[in-house]
Amino acid sequence: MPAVTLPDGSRREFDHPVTVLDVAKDIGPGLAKATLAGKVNGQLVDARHEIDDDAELAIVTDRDPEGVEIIRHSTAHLMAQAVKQLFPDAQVTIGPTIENGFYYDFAYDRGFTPEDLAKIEKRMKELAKQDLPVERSLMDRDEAVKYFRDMGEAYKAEIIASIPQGENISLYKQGDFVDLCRGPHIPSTGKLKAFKLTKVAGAYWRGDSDNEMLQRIYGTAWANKDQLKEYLERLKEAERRDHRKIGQELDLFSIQDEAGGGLVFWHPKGARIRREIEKYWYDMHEKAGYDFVVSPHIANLDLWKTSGHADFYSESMYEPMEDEHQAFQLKPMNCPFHVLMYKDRLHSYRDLPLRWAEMGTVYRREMSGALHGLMRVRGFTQDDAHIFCREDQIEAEVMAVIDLTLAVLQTFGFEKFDVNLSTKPEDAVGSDAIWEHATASLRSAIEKKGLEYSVDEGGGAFYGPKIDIKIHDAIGREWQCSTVQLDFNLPERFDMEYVAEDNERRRPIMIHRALLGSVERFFGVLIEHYAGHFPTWLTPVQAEVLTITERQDAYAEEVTKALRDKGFRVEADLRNEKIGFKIREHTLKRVPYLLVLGDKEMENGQVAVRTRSGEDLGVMSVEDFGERLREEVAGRHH
RNA sequence: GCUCAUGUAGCUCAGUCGGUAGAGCACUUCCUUGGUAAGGAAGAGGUCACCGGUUCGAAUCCGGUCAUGAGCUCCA
Repeated sequence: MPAVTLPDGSRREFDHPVTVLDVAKDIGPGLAKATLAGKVNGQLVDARHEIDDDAELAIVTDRDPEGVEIIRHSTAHLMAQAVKQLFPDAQVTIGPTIENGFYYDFAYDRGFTPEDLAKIEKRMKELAKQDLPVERSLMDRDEAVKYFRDMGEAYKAEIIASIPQGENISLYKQGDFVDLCRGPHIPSTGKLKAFKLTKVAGAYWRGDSDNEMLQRIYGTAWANKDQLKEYLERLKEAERRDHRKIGQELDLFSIQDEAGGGLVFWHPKGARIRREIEKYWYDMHEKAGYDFVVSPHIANLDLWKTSGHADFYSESMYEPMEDEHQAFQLKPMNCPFHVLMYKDRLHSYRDLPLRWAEMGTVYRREMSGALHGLMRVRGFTQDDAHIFCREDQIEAEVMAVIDLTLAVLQTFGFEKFDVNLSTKPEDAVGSDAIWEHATASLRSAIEKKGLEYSVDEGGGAFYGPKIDIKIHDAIGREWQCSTVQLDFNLPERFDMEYVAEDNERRRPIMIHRALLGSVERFFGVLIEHYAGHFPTWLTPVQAEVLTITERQDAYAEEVTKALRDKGFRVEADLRNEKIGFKIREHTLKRVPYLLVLGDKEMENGQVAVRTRSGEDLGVMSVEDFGERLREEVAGRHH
């Protein structure tokens, strides 16, 4: 007879087999009502799962992450049921949960429209209200194949047919709808109270672009309506911060149809921000012991054959151009150039490490459908650097790269990082010994920095292990910008060497690293992170001088010049407009400081300072304001 | 590249049944000189993405191309 141990260590004994729900009822009616599923000896099961032996049991409710997962999965089923009722010809395929929600793919001869979605959602709500019990049953595999095939569900039958013969298949039934599913599911559809269908899209059967296109419906589902509301609010906030929208409003950049997709035009205001980013970047690299190099944009195709890119990277490279019987390749990467410069002369072990950095603009072929604002483009500038070092220097160099990376990212207001170490994949170049040593060096570097990290076993590139650092932006989204990659391949291919202490020739280790990744993409992330409210050190216009009448024009020019002479980015708005209008306009342009000049200020040689958040800082002398700006900018406050 | 949607003034968008195009903001000029988030008037501005087809007639219907968006795929 089962004795059930609960997470708090308490035991309950029963003289007959009990279901998860029975145990919940035994504890209390409130819990019974909240029960979605159970976790028996660590295994997720349905609420009606029967326990007939001693077991550890945790009741799963919508307060558990697993409970929300189950809600999402069950909502996918609810949607499939609604779709089958409304569109009997649609065939069901798969419907997994994803972050924040779920999707379900249907085979249907046309796409679903937003009106269809509204209808489906309405039917889902009706079905949820009916509180249909969700019942699990088992069926032999072959029987299940036949069952679904007879129903006209060819895709489901195909999925089941790929399950080994002889296994039992679990089916879930709610009302008139039966679906193949591993489960577990909620006990009845009434538990689904907070969901919304969000979008439709095409998706390939089994994710293979050679297969037929299915109709995918995305939805989101939550434990309760408040969470749903909060999530939808987050989506709206992301939309408000969209860098494409803010980029246009603030006149920062554009992408021109006539020039082609994925090619970025930096307008004066955007270019000012970029210059500030770059100035800071050069400054930090100089302090960290880097040298700067500059390489060309095209090079003989043979170089890319030597590097191997012409072979394994050709899909991302533009076609070479011919000239005087030579083929030239537009560069998709900077690394081979730095290698050539290294090889230009013989290096001693005393020279190493060499740290060569370059803001290198590269061009890569991207499928038109993959382009996205500044985040995914065809031409971009990598804040690239290559470190050539000895094997015994790897750890110290990587630690220094991590320090530099975190310092730079923190300056831009990123506080939370996810570090990931990727190890040797199946197909790789280089000996096991060097992989082991290098991976251990990376691991040790991360650990000595006291960073938490995850490991992606086999996730490294074929040429070496790597560390990726993800940042969390102001609304909690993750972006991967920084990467540190070891490379055993290029030094080999280019036969790079240095002369060691014992006068032997040795192969240097090459470390690729980028902190921002792509300047374009990083700029896009920054726009969204700050929602366009760039900190004063970065912002294109730090202060706008606003006159109340034209009597102050000369004084305004004087104030503007005085601040510009101190190195600040200041502009004057002398237009024949009312002060309220000017304030509105420059506030919307997110200028940090508005300097209002009327007769009073002019007489006393002062400025009246208002911030973009609407705060009135009162009147002060031009010198005092300049000092305030200087401090804020020098500290790169965010 | 694939599926679906979209493409009209610098921007945001309307445009009925196929009958040759409209609003607000921005821009120019004039009036107004106004003290902390939109003062008023007038004017200018469009090869309706591009190419082709149907039609007496196309922003509108059809086909293609390009671009953008969402997703898929890809992402050293």
